[in-house]
Amino acid sequence: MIADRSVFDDTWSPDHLLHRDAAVDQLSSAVVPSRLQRRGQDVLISGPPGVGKSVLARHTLSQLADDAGIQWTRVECMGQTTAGIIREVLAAIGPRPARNTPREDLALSLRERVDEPLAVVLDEAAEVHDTKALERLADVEAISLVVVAYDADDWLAQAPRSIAARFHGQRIALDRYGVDELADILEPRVATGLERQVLSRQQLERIADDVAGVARHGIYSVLAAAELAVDRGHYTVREMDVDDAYDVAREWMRQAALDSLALHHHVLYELVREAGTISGEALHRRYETVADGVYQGRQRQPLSERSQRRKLAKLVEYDLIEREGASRDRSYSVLDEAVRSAYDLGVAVEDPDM
DNA sequence: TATCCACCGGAATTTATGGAAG
DNA sequence: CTTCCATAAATTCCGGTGGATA
Repeated sequence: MIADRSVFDDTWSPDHLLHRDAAVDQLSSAVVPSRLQRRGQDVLISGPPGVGKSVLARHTLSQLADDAGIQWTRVECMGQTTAGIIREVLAAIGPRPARNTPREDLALSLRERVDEPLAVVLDEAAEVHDTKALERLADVEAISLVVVAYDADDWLAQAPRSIAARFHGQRIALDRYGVDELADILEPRVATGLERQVLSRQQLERIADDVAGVARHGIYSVLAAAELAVDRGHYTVREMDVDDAYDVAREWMRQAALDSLALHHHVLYELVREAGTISGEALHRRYETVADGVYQGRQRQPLSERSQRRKLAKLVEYDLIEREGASRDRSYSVLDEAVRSAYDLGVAVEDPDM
């Protein structure tokens, strides 16, 4: 049933981006420097999660790299520091700079070494505002910026005025796909990733509708439906397989997020999951009691309460747990009980009355 | 209602780690 | 090898906040 799983990866992109022609054209003509300019124009790509902002940038720029020799690189800004972002850009055009190179030296060598036009894609760029990276990159004459953010106005409002002005007239707003559009996008993946005819066009349209035009969720749901069908011994994907696919797909997305985090996050996540819903206060107490056992024989040491709250904030940001109330009213709960830590933490309650 | 107390999260500070220079 | 100094992670400090208590 499943012929090629890689087709469903985030990094896979088809030969031609469907229903994004206008966006591809606009981005292409902006990024290519004209004869008079030292760099391409800056572009701001905005839109809700899962509609293909990053895919648009990656697809268009790698095509321009092939066709027009455009130099480009992409930087994931989430959780990055100023130095981290600049170091990524430097690594893309030459040797990776030493980890302890001073911030200012990094900015300096960036100005020296980028001597031909370079397009820098800043992904998840909301986070870039916590740093000075934007100013440093904007300082380099040959660098043009392709910013990927959720809300264009919000992002521009937080950017320094001189930099916001550079995006004037160069904005691409992507919206959720329509049902037909998203079904069109799923179709080639079914054609190459699955064996023939196991999923009908009607089923694709139904999936497209149910995921409300969010491409990533739709793509994972197709794979999940096929997997469920295999498990259940079906020869083709049935309605019941599709019914159950959405939750599985969402679970995969969350599981991947949890897997990418460190031990501390896993300990806290498991404590919340085991409790169902737990107050901030009780969570700190539980952590205190289990900490000795859990960290026994591991590299890491238990965290202070403040640091625990930092890790919890990260778990919320990653859509793994939910946080309600302020101050002493605070409570936490997990969003999907089926998502579990791969660590063997032995965090389970010994005393059910607690 | 007034007051108290413990949690929350921002900011400042300390600690851990590792590459480079002497 | 030792010293120096950079970043990132963790801790300390503290004013703000809201439930609990009288």
